[in-house]
Amino acid sequence: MQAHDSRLESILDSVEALFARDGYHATSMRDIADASGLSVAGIYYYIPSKQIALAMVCERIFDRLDAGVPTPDSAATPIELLQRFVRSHLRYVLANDSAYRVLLHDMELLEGAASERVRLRKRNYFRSLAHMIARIDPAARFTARLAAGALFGMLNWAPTWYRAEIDGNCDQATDALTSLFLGGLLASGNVAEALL
Amino acid sequence: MQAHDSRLESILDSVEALFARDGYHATSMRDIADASGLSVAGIYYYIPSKQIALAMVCERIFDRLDAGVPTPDSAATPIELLQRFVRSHLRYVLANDSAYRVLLHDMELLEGAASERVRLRKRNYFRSLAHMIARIDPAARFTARLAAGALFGMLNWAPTWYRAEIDGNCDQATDALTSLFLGGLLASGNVAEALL
DNA sequence: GGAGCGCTCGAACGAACGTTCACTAGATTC
DNA sequence: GAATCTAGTGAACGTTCGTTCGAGCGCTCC
Repeated sequence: MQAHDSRLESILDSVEALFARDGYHATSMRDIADASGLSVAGIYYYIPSKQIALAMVCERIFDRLDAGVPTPDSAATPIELLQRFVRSHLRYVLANDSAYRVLLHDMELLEGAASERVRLRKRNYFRSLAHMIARIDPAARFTARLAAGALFGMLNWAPTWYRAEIDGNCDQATDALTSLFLGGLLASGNVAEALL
Repeated sequence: MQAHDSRLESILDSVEALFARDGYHATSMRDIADASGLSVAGIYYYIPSKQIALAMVCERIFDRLDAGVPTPDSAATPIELLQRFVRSHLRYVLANDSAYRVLLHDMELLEGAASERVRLRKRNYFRSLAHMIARIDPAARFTARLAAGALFGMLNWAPTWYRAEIDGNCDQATDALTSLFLGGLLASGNVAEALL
């Protein structure tokens, strides 16, 4: 039972890395078998199908993302909560390149019930950030929906350009992006609009 | 000659739509033939291979993106130039969902010389925005590199959440995102950092 | 009226795909 | 020690893949 589970986890590690590198469709069950040190048929002892392998990998990723969502405690200010969320999210996507790429490229290839389930988790994750933002912005120059979309864009795009040796370590990038976002969110309105 | 070229263009329209909807690997030459009203063999009269079809589609997309990059004229302020760039870019990615999806998902599947060429065009496009930003920010709280990455993230992520009936028309979204970005870029520093 | 050309086709190629099958060596249970 | 279960295998299934080939159109030019 325990041996079975840890073996499954290591297979999913391989699957995640292969899907990230080559994409879902360009990864064959032979590739997965080779990377896992099993025969092709042996893989099917642990995973019923390639589709379900993708579903398992996606669920794992959201398990880890959700674990980073800060729970509102009475001591923390809304801005502190946002800062924690950004730090957790950015750390994950920058440190787990495979997961980021599966999420970006392959998640939408899910079908059926698994697709619905993962899509719901994605929406909930998005909303948890939107709620934090709504609690911050007093003047509400922007809808929380738009602001959350913009912030997620800044964060999820980071892996495409970020390089630690140029842009500083992950926490420095977090601080910069958070400051850029909050500066825009809380700017008194006339600061930017007068210039347009 | 002319008939040949317009036929090729219409085939590339089909290819772009199919790659966008199903992805490069899940699109077969049979699919392309059906969508183009030709036989499979007939497609190869216009396109030497599936790989080159992808390269052609990517080049077309950058032709259109580049056409929207504003040329600096003496009358326009740096902020006006940025505004024009953002408007042009966002209009394109929101109105051309197929192109956006090919760019996001399939461009990286290019191989060989075509890959290098397209990658270079992407980098140049990124740099044209970074240069505009560098000319705006006087205090330089952020590197132009980070600011351009953040802005591109905001814009390129928009197709994943933007819906005209909720978020207003494309120009309204442009104004909101530009204002959010410029507000953060030009914020006096202590506005946001005092809160962290 | 035949030669050449631009364009299109059906048929086929070998290779790779996801999945299933019958089977086995070893451990566990009764 | 017979029966059952776990973990794994090699071989094969039918299908689809990207690509190629030879041939057949309708057209223009000599």
